[in-house]
Amino acid sequence: MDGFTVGILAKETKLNIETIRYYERNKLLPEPKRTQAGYRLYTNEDINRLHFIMTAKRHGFSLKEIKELLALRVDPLTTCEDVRQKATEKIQVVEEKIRELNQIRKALSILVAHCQGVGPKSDCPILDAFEKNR
Amino acid sequence: MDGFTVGILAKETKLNIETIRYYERNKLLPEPKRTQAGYRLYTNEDINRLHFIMTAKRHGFSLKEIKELLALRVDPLTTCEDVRQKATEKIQVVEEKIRELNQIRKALSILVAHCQGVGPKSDCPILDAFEKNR
DNA sequence: TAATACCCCGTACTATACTACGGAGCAAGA
DNA sequence: TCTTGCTCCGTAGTATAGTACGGGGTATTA
Repeated sequence: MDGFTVGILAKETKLNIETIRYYERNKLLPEPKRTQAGYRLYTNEDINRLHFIMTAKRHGFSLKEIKELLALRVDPLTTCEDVRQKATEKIQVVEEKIRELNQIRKALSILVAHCQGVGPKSDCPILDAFEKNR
Repeated sequence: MDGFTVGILAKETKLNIETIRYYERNKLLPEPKRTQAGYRLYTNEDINRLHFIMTAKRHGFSLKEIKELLALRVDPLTTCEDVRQKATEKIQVVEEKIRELNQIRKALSILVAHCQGVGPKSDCPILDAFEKNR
């Protein structure tokens, strides 16, 4: 009713308990409420936050960068213009990532197309996707 | 005419020389030809390969995974069907990454849109993108 | 009211991916 | 030819991101 323990959070997110504590120490998770005995109490908000962290990590963002992304909301001292500015920067980064991934996908598709027949493959177009745009 | 040294390669790719040697030790780069004196001699092929590695790294692929991607071409024992199979798997991974990045971009766009006015921001939709698809 | 399972904390260990160091040989221009 | 700069190699050190441990308290259930 008023939150759940770190064990539940760990199960829910499939993260190690130690990892959750590590994120807290490193300010990726806010310090949670505690029971009288000192047990941490988490909410669904924390689950979302951890999912966000995991997703961003899969895309090659470092924890430091993820902290920046998350900071786009929590600091009450930053102005709207600040947030707009930083968010716009991040959009550039994300869009560049999408462009690159599309190239990788294209290269892989060509690879698959070239390998429709049976027998040993000839050569691989996977590197070609990056020959032009250096 | 027949290749260039590791220093040139490092300058070309903006990588540390030690990093290039590290990649060679870890089989991400093939062992290059050598001069009589033992100096490594690289080709444009190696530049492409390093660009591929750097790009994949930016997308959160580990060196081990990158090695797998690169192995889609170099092993002459794998059959075409093998390659097709593995490449198709990788396409799934890449497409999932693209989907997730689009969600992040969308969330950031909403953030920017919400911050058109002046004054302190209200709340942040950046986490919302991941509330539904858990 | 035990026993089992969970949580607390600080500290130490590990894996991955570099990055630096240092002594020696090689190469090119002054 | 000498000096400066590059390269060689093995080994050691660093940053990041966890992961494990262990001694202790707390909660649950048999």
